[in-house]
Amino acid sequence: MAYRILIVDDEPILTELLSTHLQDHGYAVSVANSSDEALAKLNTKPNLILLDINMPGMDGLELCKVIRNHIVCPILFLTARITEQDKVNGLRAGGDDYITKPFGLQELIARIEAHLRRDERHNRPPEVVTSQGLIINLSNRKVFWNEQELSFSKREFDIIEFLSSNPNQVFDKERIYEAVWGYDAEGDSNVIKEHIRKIRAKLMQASGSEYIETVWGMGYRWKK
Amino acid sequence: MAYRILIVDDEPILTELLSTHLQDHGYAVSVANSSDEALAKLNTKPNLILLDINMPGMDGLELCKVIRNHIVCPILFLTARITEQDKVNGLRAGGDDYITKPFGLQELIARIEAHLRRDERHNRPPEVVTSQGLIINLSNRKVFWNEQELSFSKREFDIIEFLSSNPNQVFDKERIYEAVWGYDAEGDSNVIKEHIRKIRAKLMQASGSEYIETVWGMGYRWKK
DNA sequence: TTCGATCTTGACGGAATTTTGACTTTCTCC
DNA sequence: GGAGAAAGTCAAAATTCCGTCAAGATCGAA
Repeated sequence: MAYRILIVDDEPILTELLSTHLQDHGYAVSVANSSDEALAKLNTKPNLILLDINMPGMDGLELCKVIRNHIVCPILFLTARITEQDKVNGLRAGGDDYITKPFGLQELIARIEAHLRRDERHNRPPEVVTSQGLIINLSNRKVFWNEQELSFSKREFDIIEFLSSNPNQVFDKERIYEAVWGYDAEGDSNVIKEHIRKIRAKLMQASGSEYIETVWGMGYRWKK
Repeated sequence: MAYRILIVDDEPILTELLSTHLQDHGYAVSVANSSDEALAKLNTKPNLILLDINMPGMDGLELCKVIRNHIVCPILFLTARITEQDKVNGLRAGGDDYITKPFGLQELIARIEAHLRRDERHNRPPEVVTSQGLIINLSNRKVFWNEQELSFSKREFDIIEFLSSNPNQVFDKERIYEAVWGYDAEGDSNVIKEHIRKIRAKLMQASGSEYIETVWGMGYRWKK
């Protein structure tokens, strides 16, 4: 499943550029052009946040402290400032790294990857999801119904992973698309319908029960 | 077997001195006079790294972060800087200790020994991996199927070592490339396919069974 | 330097997966 | 009950990924 990155910067040109570039590298990107917007988008549960320090209203440092109260993930500051004092302030506020503008996109990707990996090591998400006799092992990507192993393709498993890790929550197709593919669906999102169908068929065949529920007009929900 | 220590410093006089001194104390020493050289020498799997912070190009802190993505071993910074901020940076980069220049050679040896001891206790990797009749000896890099010794090239063994040390986990080609070659693959990572093919052929010929499983779209997994 | 082994590259075919588009069914709201 | 939107189904096309081979590059020992 693609990592989700939240970009917070009041400079639309920059966010647009970054967004495109990160998407090209397979990340799912959300953009917030203000602190308020950023807070609103925290519910997308980003795996990493890129945060501009200089913003009108609540600035990046302030925002960083607030974010730290809500979720745990690496926060990288984007900044033109480079003084020692700024770094200290940033670290105090709870930031994990500094990237000074202008920066190379290569470097940015490298840092992001390093942090995501480190985060992965320290902050391991639950490895196994169980659900009425079904065992979904996220680390080796295997699914069992009792003794029997069920086989899913990459996309199928990605969808299962996403939904089953957030049980009882409804996600619309766009959100699923974003989480699994790493970017927004363009036109018709029939793809998801099709994958859901395959998943359901396999699960039904093995277990005889429905795990994915359709919430009409809203999306899908993993029943637990 | 002697402990291997990697010294990274752009000051030849210093590295020469240290090298001699450490060798006198029974250590196997490699020297790198630049960050690039250091990365190249990671495959010697040092048991401990002495790292200068001030270097041209990628500095010690940066290098430390990179190293941390590849191997686990104590990293001691050699530095003239002593500010609090530097310590924070160093520790955050993944360093284990600081030694400020100028330092006494006695003190250096003492610290090295302390860290090696600690490392030994906590973090001793298994020397031998066994897997359905197959014996993989990581310390002398030999592989046996029952009585018969199988021969693998360096790259081949490196891949076997990495995968078999993390059984049942799926690694994509990039991750394998990074673990074995020590840096990112640039373009096509066909190399891995080819090596995997060779490995499989040898293992299959000797044992008649598959050890490396392909997870379509995801990578490879060592079956255990 | 030469030779052999190892490592790397590029191309290709086939297999598995993913996506598409047309169509049917189901649901909601009037 | 009917229109329209949303979801489900199916088969076929498009794409991606893997395994394989052959040949060129590189490395290391003699």
